[in-house]
Amino acid sequence: MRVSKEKAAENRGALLSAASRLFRERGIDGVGVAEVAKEAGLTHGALYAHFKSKDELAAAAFSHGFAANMDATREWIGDRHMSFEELLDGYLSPYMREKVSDGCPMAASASEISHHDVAVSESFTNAFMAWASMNEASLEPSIPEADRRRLALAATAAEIGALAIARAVAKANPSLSDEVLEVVRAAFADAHEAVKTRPK
Amino acid sequence: MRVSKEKAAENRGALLSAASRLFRERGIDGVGVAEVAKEAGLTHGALYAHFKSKDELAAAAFSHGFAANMDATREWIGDRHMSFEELLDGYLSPYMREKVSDGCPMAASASEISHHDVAVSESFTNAFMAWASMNEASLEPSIPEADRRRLALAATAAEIGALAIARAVAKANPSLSDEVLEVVRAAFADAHEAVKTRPK
DNA sequence: TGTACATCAGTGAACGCGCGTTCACTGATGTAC
DNA sequence: TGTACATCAGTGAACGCGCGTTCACTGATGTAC
Repeated sequence: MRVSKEKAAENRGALLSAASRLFRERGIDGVGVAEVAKEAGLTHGALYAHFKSKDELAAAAFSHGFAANMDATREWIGDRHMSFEELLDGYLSPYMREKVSDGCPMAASASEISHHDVAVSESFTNAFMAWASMNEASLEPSIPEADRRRLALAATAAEIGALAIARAVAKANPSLSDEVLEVVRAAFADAHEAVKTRPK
Repeated sequence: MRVSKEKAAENRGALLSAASRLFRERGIDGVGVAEVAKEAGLTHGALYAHFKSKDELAAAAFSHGFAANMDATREWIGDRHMSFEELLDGYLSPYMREKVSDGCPMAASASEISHHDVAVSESFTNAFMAWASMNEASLEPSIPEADRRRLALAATAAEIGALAIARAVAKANPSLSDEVLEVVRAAFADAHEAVKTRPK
């Protein structure tokens, strides 16, 4: 039966939260629409009143999960100034590696994205650019704009990729997993230092 | 009916080749065992004479695909000395991004690995360490051993992750995809330079 | 070297189940008068 | 403000199909004598 607009919006939110969490934990192809709907307290038919297809749900859930991460990060930062190195430390940490169900959706899904609709790739790309902008803003302002952009893009791609890889090796070799996080962090801290002191 | 040992080994190879290719193209969860067997010219039942489960097949197919990539890389290198920068250029290229079905299995599957058996994580980890060793061997020999190891691990994680991300954004923003490859390449070329010239 | 037979890779039906998507239907909501 | 009715979120059965895995059976292979 029909429900109020408020209730419908709430149900849509519940679908996005459930999908976002489950897709990060087990992958988009690893979770069925029925399980997502059940987790949100609905039947699978209701899902199709909100989303045209599973891929459209996946795209929306990706953006939903990323927005929540972005908000949490901004809240964590608060009014402080956060250096590039502090952001790197926060992201490339065992804590973030363990934080899958509500962690970074980019690290959780990077290599699955290309198997899905372009809408999913668009959600990923928007998230990537937003994260890169945040990294860029944390770099020393004395660095030329073009260098800041390049370093921020490289650091963003490397940190997301390294987190995915740290998870991939974690079961088989936990200490290698720790080491991957640490050396990528160090490499970009060094790169920041090098570009800061580079002769103009 | 029973087949000769040679034929059985050949069939096993065909299963591994088919699985390796299909899993890279569409993900492990995106391909069924029946399709793998059919592609290898067998029925799905035969697959279970060679592998205990789909995850055991996935682990073996990963190693198989990586070994083929490693052989191709060694052949490409030949007798030349290949510098760290040349290896980076070769890996972080649009060509490698497009080369999915017989490309690097680590970049193709990084974020799915943790959803599967520890055997799959072991295959990934072995491949990662082998690739890191190759990168390490390409670094300037004057660099202290500990620094070489750290830089090689960071570069390996970053390049695999960056290739996965370049694929994830390619449909939505091809020029960003190119830029990601280029800036990660440049960041590690710079890092190599910095560590070479670093005061002892 | 020839014969008897155990082995086992491969077949194909069957298992129970889940997949994404559609659709006729329900009934409370929201709107038009 | 009250009434009539169109809207549409949600239900649950059904669609056709694929999933991973098991198993009784086949028959050529490989081995023991």
